[in-house]
Amino acid sequence: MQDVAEKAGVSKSTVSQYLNGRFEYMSAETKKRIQTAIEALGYRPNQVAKSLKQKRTSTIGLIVANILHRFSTLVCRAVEDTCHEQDYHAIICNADDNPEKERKYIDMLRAKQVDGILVIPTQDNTDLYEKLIQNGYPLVFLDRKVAGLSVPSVTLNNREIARMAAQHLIQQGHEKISLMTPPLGVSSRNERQAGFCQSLRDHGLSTRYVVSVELDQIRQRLDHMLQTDPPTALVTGNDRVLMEALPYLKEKGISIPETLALISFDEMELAPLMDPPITTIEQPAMEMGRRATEILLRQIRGQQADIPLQTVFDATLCIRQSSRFKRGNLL
Amino acid sequence: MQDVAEKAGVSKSTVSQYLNGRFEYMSAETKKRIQTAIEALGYRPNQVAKSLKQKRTSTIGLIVANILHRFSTLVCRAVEDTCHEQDYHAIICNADDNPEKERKYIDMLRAKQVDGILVIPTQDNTDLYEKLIQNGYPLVFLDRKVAGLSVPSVTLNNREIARMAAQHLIQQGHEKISLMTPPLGVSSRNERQAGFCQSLRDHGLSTRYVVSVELDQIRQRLDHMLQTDPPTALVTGNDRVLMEALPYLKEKGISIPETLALISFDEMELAPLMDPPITTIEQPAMEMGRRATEILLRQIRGQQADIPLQTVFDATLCIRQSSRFKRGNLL
DNA sequence: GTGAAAGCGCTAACAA
DNA sequence: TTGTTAGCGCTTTCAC
Repeated sequence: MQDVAEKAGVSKSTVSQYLNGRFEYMSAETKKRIQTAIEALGYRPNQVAKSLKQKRTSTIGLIVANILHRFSTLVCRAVEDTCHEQDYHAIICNADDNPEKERKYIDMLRAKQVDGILVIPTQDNTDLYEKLIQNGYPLVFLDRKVAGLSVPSVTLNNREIARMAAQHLIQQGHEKISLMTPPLGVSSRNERQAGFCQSLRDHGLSTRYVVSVELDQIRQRLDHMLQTDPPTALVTGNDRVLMEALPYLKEKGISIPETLALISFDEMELAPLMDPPITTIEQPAMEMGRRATEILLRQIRGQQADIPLQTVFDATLCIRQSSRFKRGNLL
Repeated sequence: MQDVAEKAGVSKSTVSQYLNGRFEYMSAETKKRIQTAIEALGYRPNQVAKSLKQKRTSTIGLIVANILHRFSTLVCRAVEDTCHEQDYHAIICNADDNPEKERKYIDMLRAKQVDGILVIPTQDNTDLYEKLIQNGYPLVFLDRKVAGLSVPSVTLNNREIARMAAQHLIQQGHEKISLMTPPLGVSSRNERQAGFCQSLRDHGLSTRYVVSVELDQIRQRLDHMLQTDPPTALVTGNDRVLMEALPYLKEKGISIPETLALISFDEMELAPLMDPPITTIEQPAMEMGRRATEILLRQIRGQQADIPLQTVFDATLCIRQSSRFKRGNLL
C-alpha cells in the first residue's frame, strides 16, 4: 500500500480512502493516479489486515451435523448463496452430532474471529452457547432449538408434520405404526416423536413401535421387530435411516407398501422415481438456510429490531401412493 | 494479551511463548502464573492478528461447481475432514461452472489470504491460474485438468472408464449407444466422450448418439432422439443428467433395461435399490478430495519434493443387472 | 529465562 | 482535499 501511495504521489490514507470508495473529497486527478499505480503494481488489498483493524472478518461459521445428509447439503448451498450475495464467506464444519467436536469448532471459529455462527446445535453445549450469548456473539440455531436458551432459531413444524404423517397412515387403516428415528436428545427428533405418539394415542393406538435407534442398529432392530411383532407401516426419521432400512427391506423381499407402508422424512431425490414411489416429508431446507443466514447477518449488523426469535417453516407431506390402501381406485 | 501479561507479572512476549508452546526456557513458575492469568481473564488468542503477523491463515479455499452434486458433496466432506485433522479450515464456494463467479471467488479468497486453493476448475480462467502459479500460490485442481497448465491435479481415469462402459454395452449386443453429457469444454467430460467414441469406433459403431446438452434441454433432446432414431442404450454423464432423464423415461413408460439400457456416472444412493437397479460408474470422490487436500497442504508447507503432478484414481463400473441381456442366466 | 521494541497491512480520527 | 499518526493483537529478533 505504501508502494502504491508513493507511486501515485499521495499518502497511504488517501489510497485507503480510494479503496473504500470514499471518493467524495477526492480529485478526479488523484483518483486516476491511484488507479494507475494500483494496476501498475498489481496491488491487492490484504483483507486480514483490514479485519484486524475493523474487528470484522466478513466470514461466518456454519456448523452442521454432517454435510452428507441431504438436509445439510441443501442448507450449505443456501447459506453459501446468501453469504455470497452479501460479500460474506462461510466456513463449513461437520460436528457429527458430537458435542466435543462442536465445541472445538466453535472455539476455532471464534479464534478466527468469524462475525457470527450458524449452527445445527447438539444439545450438550448449553453452557458454551450461553457464554456466546452473554458476550453478544451473533448466533443462530437451525433445525433444532436448545432448551432454556433464547437464541434466534429457524425450525420446522415438527410436531404437526409428524402428527400428519401418523394420521395419514391411520386413515388408511394402519394400526401398528412404527417411527424409527436416530437417538433422541435433539429437539427436532423429540418433537417429531412427541407429535407422532400423540397422534397414535389420540386414536387409541399403541406406541410400542416408536423407537430410537443408532444408525448401525437399524437393521437388526427392524429385523427383530418384523420377526416378532411386525408393524404394517414405517416412518423413517431421516434420510440416513431410510438408507439403512431400504436395502434391508429389499433384501428380505418385504413388499412396499403391501407388507409395510413407508413414509420418510427428508427429500430423497430418487424417492418419487422408485417403484413404488416413496411418500416423503419434505423440508424446505434451502429456504431455511437462507432465512437463518439473513437473520444471522442482521444480528451481525446490529439490526436487533427485526430479529424474530422463532421462525418456523412448514414441511410438506408428499403423498406418493406408497401406502397400501391407495392402490387402484380405493382413494 | 497485555492484560494477561500484567496479571501474570510478565511481558507480552513471554505470554506469546507460552501460547505457542515454547516452554523450553520458561520456569514452571511463570508457566503456571500465565496459565492462571489466562483462565482468570478468559483470554482467547486472536487468530487474525496472528495470521497478519505470520502471513498464513490456516485456511484454504475450496471451489466446487455445485455442492448439490453428489460428487461435490462427498469432496467437501472429505476436504473438511482432512483440514480438520490438520487444524485447517475450508471456505467453500460454489462457482456454478461460471468463470466470472470463479474469478470473483478466487479474488476474494486471495484477499482473505487463504493459504491455498483447491478447485474444480472451469476452463476459462487460464490466465488467472497462470498468474497464481507464477506467484507461487498453492493450487490444486480436482476432477479436471486445464490444458497447458502444470498444476498438481487429482483426476479420474475418465477415458478408460468411459471405454469400459461402452464395451460393456457393446458386449451385451447393443449397437445404438448414446452418451449424454452436459456441455463439453471441461476436461473430464471431454475425456469421457473421447474414450466412449473411441470404443464405439473401434467396434465399427456409429457415434451419432453421443451428444452434449444443457441440463434443461435433456428432456426434449431425449424425446427427439427416441422419436426419430432411438438408441437401445443410454449412458448419462453425471447425476444431474440422470435426474433429468429418469423422470422423463418413467413418464413415457419406457422400460429399463428392456427398451433402453441405462448406465450412469456418479454414485446415486438409491440407484442400487431401484427396480431395476441402475448400473453406475462410481467415483472415489472422498478419496479424491482427501488426496487433493493432502497435496495442497504439502504444497503450502513447501514440501515441493513429494507433490505428484498427476494423481489418477480409478472409477468402478458397478454392474447391477440393468442391461437387457443380463436377465435370467444369459450372463 | 524474560523483556523491549519493531512491525505485519490496514483504518480512522484529526490536522493541515 | 490530503497527510500524519496512532493503533488493531500478535510474533520475533535481540538484549539483558
